[in-house]
Amino acid sequence: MYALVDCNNFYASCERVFNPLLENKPVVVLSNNDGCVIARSNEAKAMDIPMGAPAFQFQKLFDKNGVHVFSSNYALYGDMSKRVMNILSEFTPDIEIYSIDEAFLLLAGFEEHFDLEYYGRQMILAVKSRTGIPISVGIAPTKALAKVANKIAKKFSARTGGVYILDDPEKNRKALLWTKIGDVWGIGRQYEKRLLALNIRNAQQFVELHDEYVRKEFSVVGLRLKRDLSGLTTLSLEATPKKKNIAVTRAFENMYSDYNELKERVSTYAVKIGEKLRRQESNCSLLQVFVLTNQFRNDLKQYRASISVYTPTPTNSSITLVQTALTGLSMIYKEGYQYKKAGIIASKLTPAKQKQFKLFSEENPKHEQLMKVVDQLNFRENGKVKFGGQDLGRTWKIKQERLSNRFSTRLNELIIIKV
DNA sequence: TCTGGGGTCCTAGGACCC
DNA sequence: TCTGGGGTCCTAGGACCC
Repeated sequence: MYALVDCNNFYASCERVFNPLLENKPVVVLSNNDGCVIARSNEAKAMDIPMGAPAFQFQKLFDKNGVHVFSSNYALYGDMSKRVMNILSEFTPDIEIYSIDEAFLLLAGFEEHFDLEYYGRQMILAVKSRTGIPISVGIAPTKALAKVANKIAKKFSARTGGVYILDDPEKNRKALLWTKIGDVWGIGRQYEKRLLALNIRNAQQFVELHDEYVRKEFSVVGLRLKRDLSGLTTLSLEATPKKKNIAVTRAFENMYSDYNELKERVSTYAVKIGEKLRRQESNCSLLQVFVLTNQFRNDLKQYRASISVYTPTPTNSSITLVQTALTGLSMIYKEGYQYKKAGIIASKLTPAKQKQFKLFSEENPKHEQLMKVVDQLNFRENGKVKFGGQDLGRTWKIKQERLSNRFSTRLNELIIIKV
């Protein structure tokens, strides 16, 4: 059996842990630059605030209904996630961390020795009492069915208490009949549209389609999903491997046409790429650099361009990465446009330890030492060390007007309780 | 005025090899 | 007039996820 454990309204719940006055109140968390709604508490969902809602369009509704609004605080969410996953790891040796707020737990043979429903409740209790985060648990013979079970556990939490098990064919059939086709894991907008056109409205109807047909129309991905959903174990637990691509892409707070402004930002993104690469002990060989104008401004000239540039040698040195990224930028930058966004994607990642020697070019070995020191200093001093290409004086900042403290990772930002 | 960010996998088609 | 067969590797684009 598999369990899918999912944190309820994760980002909103993280904010609540450190501000209990928010219990039973509507809470939303915004994306970078305080742009869109990316997390909502149940109360906020009940107010029909959709996922992805632009904050400026909903400002009035927030004010009128006393919605508590937060900028996203990834330092906090990332750390809380780690804590939750550590606790879940105590319940099985086989765990796949599927996303920041979700994990699959393989409970192979556990049903012979445990009452799985009781086991699920123990998970809820442990996570809640040790982190304050509420979770839901779906248990079933396959991953796709565990997803369905989880949805039921959450949707009917008053009745299920947050745990739901699918373990017999008739029960599974009912659950699949209840699951709308667009809500199935792996069925997105496009597939939903195509299936609805065929009058396939729920997961049970999807499962009854012929294998060959599903394979032809939705590729092997769709077929695997269909089999898993019908109860045949097809998708198995995957180790959480290192990332194969690493990206830093951000919209600017304003539009810029000046090359130097772009240069400064692209440098900063390249430095961030370097930090991420070093954290997972990888080098990269290829950088993709892109720039974009504001797609929402129909009145302005539009331009988008992207280019791939190889690094001289596999590297995670911020110095080399900045140089490479700027080479790319210089090739795609065009004067006369109002740029709103830029980004860098690093790919062709290799383990930092297996460095391939080059015949003619070799990176200065001092880079490695230097980066180590820079990383240590930045961790201790909170990002004080910058590179020449980055803006040293006038620090530009993404809009984060409603940022909470990094309660769980910074001593000077601890929660303070007044007696 | 304002509209996110970061990932994975699969497929088709082109370039290349012998 | 006629012009093979069988591969691999890479990339872009499109689907999906949270």
